Amino acid sequence: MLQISRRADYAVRIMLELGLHESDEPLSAVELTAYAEVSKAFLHKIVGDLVKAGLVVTYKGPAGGIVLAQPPAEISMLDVLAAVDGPVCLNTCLLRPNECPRDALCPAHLFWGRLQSIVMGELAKATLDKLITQARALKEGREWPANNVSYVLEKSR
Amino acid sequence: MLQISRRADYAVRIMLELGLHESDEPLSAVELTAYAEVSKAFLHKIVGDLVKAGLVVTYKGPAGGIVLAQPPAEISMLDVLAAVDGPVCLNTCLLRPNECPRDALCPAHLFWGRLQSIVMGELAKATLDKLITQARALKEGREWPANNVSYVLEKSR
DNA sequence: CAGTAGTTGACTAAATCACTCAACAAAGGA
DNA sequence: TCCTTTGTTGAGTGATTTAGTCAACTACTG
Repeated sequence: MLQISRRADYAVRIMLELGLHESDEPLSAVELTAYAEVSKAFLHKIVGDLVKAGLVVTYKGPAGGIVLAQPPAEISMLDVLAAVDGPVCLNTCLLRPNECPRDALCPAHLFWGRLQSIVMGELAKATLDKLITQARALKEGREWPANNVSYVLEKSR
Repeated sequence: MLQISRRADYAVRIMLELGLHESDEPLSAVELTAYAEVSKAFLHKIVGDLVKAGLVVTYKGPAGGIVLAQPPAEISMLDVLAAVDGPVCLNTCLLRPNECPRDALCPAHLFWGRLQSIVMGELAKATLDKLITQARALKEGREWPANNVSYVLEKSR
């Protein structure tokens, strides 16, 4: 169905909440589970992936918790997705360049490649600081241009 | 991993080959399997979906086979994907508007929605006749601008 | 050293995917 | 009317993935 995984959804929520967290103290997993609506055990799985990707750091012991490892402006949704979902790869034939025997002769191949570069570009442009700004605006009740975007599921014919 | 299904890949190949088929006679499933590199039984499954979606029509009996049901200019990759893979829905919370309780308050939701509309737009723009033109150009050995697009999988840091 | 908090590996139930198989239905020619 | 050719369909299957859970563990702090 061309869908991101639940892990990726949770990961974005987690990163966003960490970015919105003002204090210098780490945010505990317990607080995060409440916001992200995910079980503690599963949250730790996801956080583990984010740690491996260098997106967050964690502290053990009392007053421990989770903190962003980089400034929000340097973290993109592409990083987050790659950390928990693996690389964006619209079609198996795009996994490695020149691996598919059809390759350059296959117009479908070219199409998937082009679409993939567009998706990856959008994901890379979407940095955490932009989402944070947007989140703050939403909280204050301000309108946001992106609100007007319509994503139609059924085809209009 | 954010990937289309094998079915969708095959479906695009099938549609493309049908579009490239010059004659008015239907193309038989046997010929299609050779091109799309898919078993006859599985091909029929996929063709069945395409028939239901009104994208192709089939004829039984000797000299039977498969034909496009619409002019290539009116068939987009979005149609093909929807026929075999179901709707494009990047995140479960986008399945139906206003169903997700987080909805307008959730900046992640807005982000996924925006990305989805971009993806769907690109899929809708990619009509079969464009792919056919491109395929003919590739066969003739002409260069095609889209060839130069790079889709990077690893993040360059 | 007791309590808090994150870490890890093993496990699992359910779903999905990518098919196959086999019986069937329709069309057309001899 | 058969017979052959071709498409149709539903049931089934093995492999893989997903979305978790559980429990034992490690590390830090006071």
